[in-house]
Amino acid sequence: MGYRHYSRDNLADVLRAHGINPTHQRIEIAHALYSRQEHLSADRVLALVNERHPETSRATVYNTLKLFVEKRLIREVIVDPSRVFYDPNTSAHYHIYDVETGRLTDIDAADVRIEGLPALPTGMVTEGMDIIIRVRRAQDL
Amino acid sequence: MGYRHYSRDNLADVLRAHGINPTHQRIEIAHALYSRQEHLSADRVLALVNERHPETSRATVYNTLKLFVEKRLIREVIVDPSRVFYDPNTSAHYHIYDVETGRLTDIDAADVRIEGLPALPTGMVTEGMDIIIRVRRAQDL
DNA sequence: ATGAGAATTAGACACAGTCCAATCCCGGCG
DNA sequence: CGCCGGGATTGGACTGTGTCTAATTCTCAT
Repeated sequence: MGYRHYSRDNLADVLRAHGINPTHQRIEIAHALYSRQEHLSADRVLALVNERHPETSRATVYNTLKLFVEKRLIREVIVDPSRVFYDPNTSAHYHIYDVETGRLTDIDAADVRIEGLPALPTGMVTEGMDIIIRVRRAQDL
Repeated sequence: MGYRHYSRDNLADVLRAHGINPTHQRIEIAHALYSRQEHLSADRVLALVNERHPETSRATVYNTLKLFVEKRLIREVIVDPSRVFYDPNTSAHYHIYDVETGRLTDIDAADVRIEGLPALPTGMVTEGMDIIIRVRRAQDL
């Protein structure tokens, strides 16, 4: 959390802090997500990681992303039926989704106030809340 | 909107009112969605429609669901990375999603008040807003 | 009846994501 | 220092949703 610059050393510490064994591949995957603060698809992560020397397998990327989500290192963003995005920003926030370009933008949750949500059925707990505002360029019907 | 009971005749009128040519298949698909007021996946719609006599093709089900969404007869609900749900309820509302069972429940939007959302970038218009509350049974874990 | 355009169809295809058995790697221990 | 065991990684086959296409069928106005 306190890191400004995500060197691979720092990232190893971050992984350990989340109870994750920091392997080469995991560090590279974390690096892909944290160094550019973007929303990436699994496919894109795979491509970015493999721009560097070693070939990392698709299975590992998927395994690792799932592990990171489980350990709350990143978040899944489900807005596009064709692929999941992964978001290195784990602080409370929502999203604006451009349905034409596929671009995702963050909305800080601190600014947003929501009232009147019903109580959850008993025995249920909230895992999380997603708000997605779908937008498009005006005027093109 | 004024229909209590969704007979196939009524549905033909509903389709026409939305500028959709009411074919047999389209009426059956509309019936599947409207008769049971549930959130159905395309696959489930296909199965339901084919419980009746004629075999309706997968392509038609997908084409038709897309058409219905375009014509605002139904809504897409994107909560599960593996498949899209279709929702015959087009009035403003949000969703509770049980991540374990996959069950979707409606939240009436009339009761919910949201403040502090940022202005949209200029030239952009809202297509729609989704709110999804992900829940699970307590105490496991 | 007929012909044009719309709707439907089967089946091939695309693609994200999963699964699995074999291999690799690494840290601990003798 | 070398061995061992279990976790991590790998390639490749596989699955399931959804798309595409070319051919056929339907509809309906003339």
